[in-house]
Amino acid sequence: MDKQTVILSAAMKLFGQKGFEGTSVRDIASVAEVNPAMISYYFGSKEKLFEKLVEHKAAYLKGVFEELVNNTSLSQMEKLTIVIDGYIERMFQSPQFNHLLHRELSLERRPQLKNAISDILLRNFVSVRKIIQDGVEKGEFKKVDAELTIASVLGTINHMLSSEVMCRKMLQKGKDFNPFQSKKLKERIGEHLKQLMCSHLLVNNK
Amino acid sequence: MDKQTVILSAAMKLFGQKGFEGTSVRDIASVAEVNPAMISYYFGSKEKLFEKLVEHKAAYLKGVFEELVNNTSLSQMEKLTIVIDGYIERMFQSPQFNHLLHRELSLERRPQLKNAISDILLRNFVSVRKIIQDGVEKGEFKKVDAELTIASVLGTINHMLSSEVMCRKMLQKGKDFNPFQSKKLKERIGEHLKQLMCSHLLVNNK
DNA sequence: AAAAATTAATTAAACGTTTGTTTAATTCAA
DNA sequence: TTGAATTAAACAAACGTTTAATTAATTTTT
Repeated sequence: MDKQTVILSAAMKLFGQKGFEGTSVRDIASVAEVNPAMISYYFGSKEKLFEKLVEHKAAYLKGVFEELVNNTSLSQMEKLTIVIDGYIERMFQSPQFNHLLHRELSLERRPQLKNAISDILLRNFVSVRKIIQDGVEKGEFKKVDAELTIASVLGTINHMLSSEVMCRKMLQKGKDFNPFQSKKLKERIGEHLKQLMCSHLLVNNK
Repeated sequence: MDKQTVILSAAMKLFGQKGFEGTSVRDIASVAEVNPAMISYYFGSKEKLFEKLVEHKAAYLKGVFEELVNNTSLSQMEKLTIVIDGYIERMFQSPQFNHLLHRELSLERRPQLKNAISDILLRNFVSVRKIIQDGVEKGEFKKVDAELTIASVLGTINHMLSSEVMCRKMLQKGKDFNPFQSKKLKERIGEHLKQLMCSHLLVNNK
């Protein structure tokens, strides 16, 4: 792994844990085991490192649902199920990145970066909305509020996993329970969301 | 308004906008129009001011649903509707405080404060869970995952309102659209959540 | 009620750290 | 031998906090 990637990884970890302003360049350099000056040398500044980080990581989640929309061999609910599992999988794989994105969005700072982040998130959003809208048009889904339906799916996952402490307390778990390593929780969230979406969306649902 | 309250208000505004580490003591003092030294004088430190702020503001949302749980003249769905409207109302009234709480929870800093915050949030959580569980026992509700159902309600609201920029983009609104002053959006979220909960929870729902 | 004494509030300035970044020297690789 | 990589040191600026002096308010004493 080359030095720039090591720095990006360290920054990812620390920004996720302590936030951007809560993390010092020296912190990052220490975790990455490089000289603090290397961050300016490679990225120009701490803020540009942040931008590079978002850009770099965002590649993984860019347009992953795009092809799914035009798939004709799956029902709309089957597509939505894939979307749900996809979001859950991503959240469990790198929760820190999700925390970072949403935290940055909720701050009134770095509007340019906020814009970039929301554009990235929006791309998947548009795909999923198309899936729901198609379902409604085909008569497979009820006439629902597509935008808010997506907010419910994503919101549930984020709300459940935005804080380990809170998650443990909500689920009445002990200190040894680690949400992000719990396969059970992962399945539980998926199960809930699929049930929720079935009763919310399907027309022939009793 | 006495000086301490002015400082608390300024801190509330700035912590909400820029985060705790992103706000300097001098920023707060400037907005509150007091000498920076007054913050140490009154609160001891910036961090203790933060704790005081949470404690102070939390009083407003402590146990507001407690009496609702034991109300016998309302159906469980009627209670839940009140809960939903209550959460929405609170979120529209002081979104900054909600942002602040959830941002702090998602950070790995100040574990003591995180604990205090989650305890505050948990109190309402327990009330609402009781409402759902009672509904299930009475046969009014389906056998659902109570904890995750609450996460869906709160998560939807938070996800929709955690960022003005993102909200605008999701709803395809122009720059003049202010989510937090939009009565229409408020009603739309309420409408969506009630429909969502009806189809998710009610047994006799076709 | 006036004066004196005491406490509280407020200030500008300075404190020592830590911040992000730059410099200039040095090592490494091509 | 040239250019990139790496370093320790230093930079000015900003940070949270403290100090010491002054003003304002309150209480006590006359």
